[in-house]
This record gives sequence, C-alpha cells and structure tokens, in this order.
Amino acid sequence: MMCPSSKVTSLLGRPRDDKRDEAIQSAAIELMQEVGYERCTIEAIATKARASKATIYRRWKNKQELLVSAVTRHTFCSPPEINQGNLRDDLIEMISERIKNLKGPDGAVVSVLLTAAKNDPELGKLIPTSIRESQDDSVMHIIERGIKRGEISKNANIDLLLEILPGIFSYRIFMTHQSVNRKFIEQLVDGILIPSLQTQTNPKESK
Amino acid sequence: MMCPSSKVTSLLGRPRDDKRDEAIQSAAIELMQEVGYERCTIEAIATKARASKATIYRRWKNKQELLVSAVTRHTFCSPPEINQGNLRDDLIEMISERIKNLKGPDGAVVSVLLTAAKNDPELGKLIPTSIRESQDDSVMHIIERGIKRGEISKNANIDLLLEILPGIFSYRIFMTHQSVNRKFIEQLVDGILIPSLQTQTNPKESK
DNA sequence: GATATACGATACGGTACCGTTTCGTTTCGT
DNA sequence: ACGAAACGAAACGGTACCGTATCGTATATC
Repeated sequence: MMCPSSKVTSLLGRPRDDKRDEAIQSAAIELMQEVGYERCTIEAIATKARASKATIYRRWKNKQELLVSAVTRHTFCSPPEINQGNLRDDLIEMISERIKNLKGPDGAVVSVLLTAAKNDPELGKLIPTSIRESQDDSVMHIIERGIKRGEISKNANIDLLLEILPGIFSYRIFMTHQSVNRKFIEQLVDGILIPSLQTQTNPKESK
Repeated sequence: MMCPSSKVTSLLGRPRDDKRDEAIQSAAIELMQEVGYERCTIEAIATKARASKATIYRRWKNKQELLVSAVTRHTFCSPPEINQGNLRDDLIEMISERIKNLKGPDGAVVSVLLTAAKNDPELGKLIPTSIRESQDDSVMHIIERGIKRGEISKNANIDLLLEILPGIFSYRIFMTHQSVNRKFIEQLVDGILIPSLQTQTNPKESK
C-alpha cells in the first residue's frame, strides 16, 4: 500500500519500471536535504530524477504522499546490537550510532519531514508512527543491562532521559549546526547521562 | 536603521503613522506563529493588519526584512532577577520564565525565524546575533550562587548543560508539541540538572 | 506485428505570491 | 485653504508551482 508500484497493473502494454520509483524517491530525498521541504517541489524532483511529471503523478497522488513514501523507504535501518560490557561504553556507542543515522542521508529527512508537518496537518497524518518513534527499544536493552549490573540507580528517571535525548541531538544538528562528535558524546554521557542515571536522590521527592 | 520609520522624512505632506508599523509587525508575528515562515506572506500580513501592500513596501524592502524587524522589536524581554535562596528553586524558576517566553508570543517566532533561516541564507544574514544568543547571563548568575553555596560540584560540566538546555525545550515545544509544565520542569531539574551539577565523577577523566 | 501502456518532454489552465503602480482619499504642515 | 505625502484598495506583469493533458516514442505482452 505504501509502495507506489503496487497497482492493479494490466498485463497489457509496457510495464512500469520499478527503477523509476527509486530514482524519483532518491531525488526527492536529496532535494529535501538540500533545500528543505517547501522548496522541494515536484518539478525539481522530476528534473533531478530525469523523470516526467506524468510519471510521478502516475505513481503518487501528490507531493505529500511522494515525500512520505520516499522517507519511509529510506528508513529501514535496524539498529545494531550493542553490548560493550559496561553502561558508559554502551551509551556512547548507542548515541554514536544514532547520530550517524541522524546525520546520514536517512535521518535528516525525517527531521525535515516532521518539521514540515508542523505547518501541514494533512502531511502529518500521512507520516506513519513507525517513523516517529523508531528504535527506542535498543536504548531500553542497554538500560536493562545497566540495571542488572547495578550501574543505574532505582531513583533514575529513565523515561525522562529518553524523552529529552532526541531533542538534544536534533537541536544541535539542525538548529545550531554544531558538530556532534566523539568528544561531545563522551561529555554528554559522563557529565549528564551517567550522573542522572546514578542519582541517589529520588527525583519525585527531592527538596 | 532597524526601525522602518527612520526615514529621511520630508516635512511636507501627511506624515507616516507609526501605529501602522506596529500593526503590521504584530500581524506578521501572529501569522508566523499560526502558519510558519513560508506561509506567512506579505499579502496575508497586509490583510491581517488591514494595511495596503504599498504601505508595507514603503517601509520594508522585502519580506525578510519585515519579519526580522518584527521579531527583533518583539524581543525586548530582559529576564527577571531570580534568587530563591537555593539552587533547585532557582533553576525551576529560571526555566519556567524561559519557557514562558518561548511559549509566549515572542519566543516562538524566534524559533520559526531561525528554522527558516536554515533554508534561506540571506534571511540568516539579517538576523542580529542578539536574537541568537539572548539571556545566557541570567543562568550564569544562578550557577555562580550555587557554586558559592557549595551546591555545585567543581567537576560539573556547566557549559555543556547550557548548550543542551535550549535543545530540550525547543524540541519538546516545537517538534513533539508536548507540554512543558511544572511537573516536567521539576523532573528535569531533580532528575537531570541537579545530579549532573552535583556529580563527583570528573567527566573528563571518568572511565 | 498488433496493441496497450509507460515513458520523457512539454504545453496547459489555475492558483498563489511577489513587488510595482495607479487611483481616489485622508491627513498633516505650511 | 493649499499642497505634498501617506493611506487603503486594487490592478498589474512576472514568476513559480500545482496537477492535468497531449504529444511522439519506447517496450512489454499477446
């Protein structure tokens, strides 16, 4: 249903070329990264993909559906298994992997799309929840192992940490355009994450 | 120079009405909040302000200059003095104040403008640095008092904390649209900020 | 080889917005 | 009262993009 070529194709005539789908979606992704959502127009996509607008509209209803399908297709990244044996290194590797995705061709467009959806409710409805949440599970595995090892305090507010992490990264990458390098990640883990996971003060009762 | 009415006005004829400036800028601000930067058009601003486009173009060169001037004008908020006597309450009040600004009519547009500047370099050049940085000083006062009271560890990475804070808030407000209420702020202060400010592990050396 | 459909190119009408200009009116200083 | 400039309203040409339609051509199946 999400695949544009899943059409009740007649057996007669020239069949659709699946490679056109790919070329068009790739062009769309690249354009979104280059110029953002608003300036990523159908006509520019067509030109970049060396495709006709007719070809595009034969496959997608409009710009929103094209862009959502393009992002969805390019976001099939199952997070790798992480287990370094201790909490700190697990956290650093997990964050490094996530940042790699966020800075790579895949992650940036997700952010662009979600930002655009802020001003386009109909676009927002099209974005599957799988894109919005994605890969919180891998973090939980790390946390669970940390708890077993006794590296994490029972008072730690893990949910809160999970909520604020994406904000820290996406703001730094997309708003201030500062680099999220190894040093920043280590400082974050050592200076913020570990202390808050090891806190002995019960957050809900602390005065 | 930033004030649109600072024109070498002839002494003859009907003088410009400064209240038009205000009405137009206010309409621009409201529109930016309602529909974002791209859809905040000159014509829509004119309609909302019950002004003629001629009046607008008599005062501003283009849309970018109008919106930057509007945001600049509406961002004269000197942060209040905060001193509750202890670090925790200082932090909570400081954050509450900042969120109030960010959620209020002033703060949101700053974010909208900075986001738009991402895809419009010429717009970016027009935005004064005063808007970008703004009010980091008030935080430093709180931190300094906390250090004097012994509430903050010498190992704490304060600069890092200052860097990530705006990301946490703006992401939550503008991307996920979750509420930043008292409970969230308290959890953040108790579960993240205080623990990381009190950490005894030297972040730079921790293994 | 006939046929049906996809393809790229391109033209089309429609809409939205830009920035300019014109118009008749209003409002001030002189 | 007069004149000059500002005002709102509205029309203008120009540009950009949308989504559709029409080409001639290419490429499958029958």
